[in-house]
Amino acid sequence: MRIEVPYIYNLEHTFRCGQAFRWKYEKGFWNGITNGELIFIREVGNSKGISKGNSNEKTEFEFFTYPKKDNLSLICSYFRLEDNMPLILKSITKDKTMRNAIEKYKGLHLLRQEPFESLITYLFSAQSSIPIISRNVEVFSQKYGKRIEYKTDKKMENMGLEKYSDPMIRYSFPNAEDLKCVTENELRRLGLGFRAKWVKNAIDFVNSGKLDFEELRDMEYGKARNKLMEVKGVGPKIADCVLLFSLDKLEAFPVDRWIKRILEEEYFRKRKVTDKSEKRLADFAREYFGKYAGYAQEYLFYYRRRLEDGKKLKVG
DNA sequence: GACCAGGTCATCA
DNA sequence: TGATGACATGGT
Repeated sequence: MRIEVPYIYNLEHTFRCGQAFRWKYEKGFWNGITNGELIFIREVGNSKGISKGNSNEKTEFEFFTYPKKDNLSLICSYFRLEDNMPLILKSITKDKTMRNAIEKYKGLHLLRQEPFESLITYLFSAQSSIPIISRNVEVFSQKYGKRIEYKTDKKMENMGLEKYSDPMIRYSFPNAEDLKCVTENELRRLGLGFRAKWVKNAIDFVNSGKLDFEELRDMEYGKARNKLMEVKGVGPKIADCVLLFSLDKLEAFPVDRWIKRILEEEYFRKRKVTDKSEKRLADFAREYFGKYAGYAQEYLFYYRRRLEDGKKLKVG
């Protein structure tokens, strides 16, 4: 099935920028799982799945969902196709740094992920690294999630997806109910380290009904943030990630070590600001970038990370 | 083998 | 309130 959006939407930047950890590019399509559905998607006219300069200010997607066919409402929701990107980008472009980041990674878009998955995934992220987080999320899903097996059918072949020699097997991210019997030691054995107790605690918190994500979605940002921070292991940064990536709080501005770095380099070096605490930085950013600060955060994060990758390549 | 990684918590001034 | 070290593990 096809759908068109009236602006540039770049899947590579969107999946690689660090907000989601489980998308893979294989045989002509990106594939990933959300809400128990396997999604295959690509930009029409971009069969290599990598970004390219595109002067055309619109994007056409071709997608396929399984087991439910042509699940358009899932696609619209997960990919946040209701976001008014021209307006959002205009509103966060306050300076040269943002302009550069947007110019370079145009098409980077926020996703609407599942809240429970975001909560657990970002607990994994504490003092870890993106490759290890990705690995942890995949291993965790394989152990506790539902197996989804997909064999290429005629329709997919007609769409240009190469035939998979074996059925493709992926695993959904487990829900809290699936995890109610998991022990802390079991989680430690997956390599989660000191995060195991937090994850176990978060699972119990959700299962006990103390944390209702749909209530959080309807709450005002600050209240929802405080509520999330009642979970042990969830501090300001992880709370902001969950709010931004899964609960529609686009003003959330997670401050991690990379964001701290770029804010100090580009926004605070020339200004006489002595208080550079994470709280001060987040408060500044929400006020400065406004109600779509979260979009600014993701562009800045990706921009700064890629800058570092570039440095490493030069040195090596 | 030291150092670092999408942080958070407990402790102490 | 604000600074400091501990927390596990894996990659470079």
